[in-house]
Amino acid sequence: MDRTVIGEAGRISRPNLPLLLLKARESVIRPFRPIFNRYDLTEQQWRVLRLLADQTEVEQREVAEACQILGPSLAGILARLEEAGLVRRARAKADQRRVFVTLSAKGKRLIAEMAPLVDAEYQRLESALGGELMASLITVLDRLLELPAVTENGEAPT
Amino acid sequence: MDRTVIGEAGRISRPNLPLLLLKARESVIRPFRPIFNRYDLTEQQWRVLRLLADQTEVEQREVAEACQILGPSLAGILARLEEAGLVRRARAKADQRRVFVTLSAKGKRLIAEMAPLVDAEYQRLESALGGELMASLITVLDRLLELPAVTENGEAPT
DNA sequence: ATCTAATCGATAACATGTTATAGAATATCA
DNA sequence: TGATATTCTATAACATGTTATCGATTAGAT
Repeated sequence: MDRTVIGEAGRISRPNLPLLLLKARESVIRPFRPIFNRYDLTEQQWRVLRLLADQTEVEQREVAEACQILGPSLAGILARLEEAGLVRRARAKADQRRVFVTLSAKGKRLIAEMAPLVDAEYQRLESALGGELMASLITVLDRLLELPAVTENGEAPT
Repeated sequence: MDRTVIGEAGRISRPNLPLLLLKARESVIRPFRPIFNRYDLTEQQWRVLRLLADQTEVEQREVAEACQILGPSLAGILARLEEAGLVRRARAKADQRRVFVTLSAKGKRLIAEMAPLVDAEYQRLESALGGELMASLITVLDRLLELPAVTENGEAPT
């Protein structure tokens, strides 16, 4: 089954799944950006704060995993969030390598203020997509992520 | 219809479409990264080169649009690709604002060398997903991108 | 022809992504 | 126990993402 397709200008254009996913994500996230900007947060900072609002006492590595942010990026993000007084970091007593991250009172207030706006925008997104398309998206993406061949880290160890 | 779900540790976790798309894209692109690294290219640089291989004589703004790269990023990317001798830039005679971007001979050779590896990896991806899931993904993502409410730029003019 | 608005690319400033590496702490095992 | 490997965070170096702004150029309207 050849999915190759002739594009607008007669060029060959194979379906480009990574690019398609990039465009889809950009479309979905775009309307949220003004909200983040209004509160001087980046998209990534919001992702971290939102996680902490739901979980309380998360290890830094869990934050990285859950928010899909690499270690070196997260180090800076948390430093800035702490500098802004929104977050606190503390080394675990049991294992001095690990760091626990917590939302500060100020952070909680900020989340409480922003959450309704973000949730409302999400509602708008859901009604724009319709329940059926939304469900299809989630189902298909979950199926993709469940594939062992896709989940594997890829590079064989030396 | 409430899609709220209780996660592993009993926490509330709404479906987070942007995060889901991010994870999906990361999973899909991960196995390609070693190829890019082997040839000292970034993912974005490859995206640009591949576009130029198919099109010849593309305006810079079209590159930005097609590759989903913002102007300021693209300025640097093209400068580095030109510095590496892979690409050429030339102002359009008719409209001195516009810049045409072209693949150099060296760039064409590089693409010719890399394309088989990248294509093979894409084949592996397709067989890992299976034709059905691949088709569903493309269909659903295309439907998302066709929605006017999602395509609109969002912010109303002042 | 002129004035104004829109377009295109570049730059600045800062945040984040990516890879490699270092440092400290802990786990593993001989 | 002691040597070794592994884990977790931080830093460095560079590329890219994001927003704001500038400069040059062209398009549109008068």
